[in-house]
Amino acid sequence: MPPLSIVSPPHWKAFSSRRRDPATKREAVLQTAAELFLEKSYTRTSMNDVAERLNITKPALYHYFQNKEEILLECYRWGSRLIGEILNEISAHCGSGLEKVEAFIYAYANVMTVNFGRCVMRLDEGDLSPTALVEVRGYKRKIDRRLRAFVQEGIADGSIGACDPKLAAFAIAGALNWICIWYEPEGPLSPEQIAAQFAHTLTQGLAARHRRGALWAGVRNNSKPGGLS
Amino acid sequence: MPPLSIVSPPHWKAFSSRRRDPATKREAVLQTAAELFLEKSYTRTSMNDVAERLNITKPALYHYFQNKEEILLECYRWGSRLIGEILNEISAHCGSGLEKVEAFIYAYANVMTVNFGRCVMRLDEGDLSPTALVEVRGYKRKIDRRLRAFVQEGIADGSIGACDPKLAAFAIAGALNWICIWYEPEGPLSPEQIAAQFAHTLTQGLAARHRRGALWAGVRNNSKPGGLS
DNA sequence: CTGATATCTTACCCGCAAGTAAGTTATTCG
DNA sequence: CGAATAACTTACTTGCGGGTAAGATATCAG
Repeated sequence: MPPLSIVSPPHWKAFSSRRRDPATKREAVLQTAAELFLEKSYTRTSMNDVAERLNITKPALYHYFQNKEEILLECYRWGSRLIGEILNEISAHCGSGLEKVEAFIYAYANVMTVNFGRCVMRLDEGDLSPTALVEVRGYKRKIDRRLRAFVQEGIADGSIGACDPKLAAFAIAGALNWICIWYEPEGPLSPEQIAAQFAHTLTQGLAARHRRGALWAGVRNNSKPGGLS
Repeated sequence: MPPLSIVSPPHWKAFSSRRRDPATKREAVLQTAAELFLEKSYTRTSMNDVAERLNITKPALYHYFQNKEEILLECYRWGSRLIGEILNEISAHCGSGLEKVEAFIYAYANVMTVNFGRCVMRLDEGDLSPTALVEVRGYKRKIDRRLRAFVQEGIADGSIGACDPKLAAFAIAGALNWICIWYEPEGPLSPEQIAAQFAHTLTQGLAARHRRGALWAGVRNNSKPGGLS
């Protein structure tokens, strides 16, 4: 069940009538704002820009949000919730640490191609006020910690080779977060393609697997690569 | 021989005398600007901020640069040159495709911890004028293409497993570029630590592996971490 | 139908930062 | 030394964008 908003009608229609429906209008503002923030960045997006795309005037926006930053913060919250849900599902349904990491890569790569997901990692933290920054940093740290925990789990159960979990998590997160920089919805690469190869490359590495006999075979672990793809 | 600027005296001393020395003064401006751009972002850095840190006044800056954007563009140029040199060395001195990729990861991770290197990937392209954007995009595309060529080379010579070189390059570049987001010069992780594990994780993958022959035994020795830090 | 209220607009204020004009001070070279 | 000019400052203009005041208009409950 995808959240309703993703299937919802074009947001600018929300303001075609003056009917009293604050909830959907507020969300319409949020959606258009997120779009613009991703197109032009938060700073270069003026409140006028947002209003214009919704066919209303700037002051009208202040009926739904106290100020510009509240819109930004709400984008972060929405996106963080998305990512959090992904992590929950994986924690519940997956097996070995490596499988969890792989499932995470796959799911996360997909979120990075969706509005609010992209916001979390693409928008500039520096635009936040100190208190809001603390909140957002909290969300991000939580995500990082949970990913890191998957890696540690994998090291413990033998599915992942010895390494510094912190750095491993950074490498994975980096490759994934960068998606939201270069990804274009109309481009040649589908989210699924990206997700699939990333899941494979990051877990298995670039190096060709050689048919050479395994010195340590059976000694150390018996994990099966290729849990999902 | 590392570039002089990196070892040069604190840039604010350049303006302590009014002696006529445009070259070093111009570079001092560039260095401080780069620092500030990385600390606060380009947009949030005012010309006054730059001037203040150099103990001069804003209009003085306009003796060395036509406008704010020219400073930004120069940062991009400087950083791109650094990265280009790395790529040249690797092209010249390394063996298999995989070795080149690994050497690249190692060297590039180091550049991402250095002022001008960070600028190239951390600063926001959106702050550039259309013509400048074209130029910078050119630099970036060139870097991407050369990395991609290494990967293709590796696939051809059998050192890298079958995959889409474009996506592989994106994954590597993402992990590396993200460094300049989270890296803190005073933090617990040294550039070398980061570089070393990234080179290993990205080429060999996370998954625990049965030990093979010494494919990568000598690689770290002939990649050259010198000349950067 | 009618007042009460939510919704939205027009017109404005204010502060900030890029950039400039014009004058002042130091350096350098003949 | 003493012009010529580079280097720098003070004081200003300009435009833009966030936010608000106050009024106009539509919606809804009774």
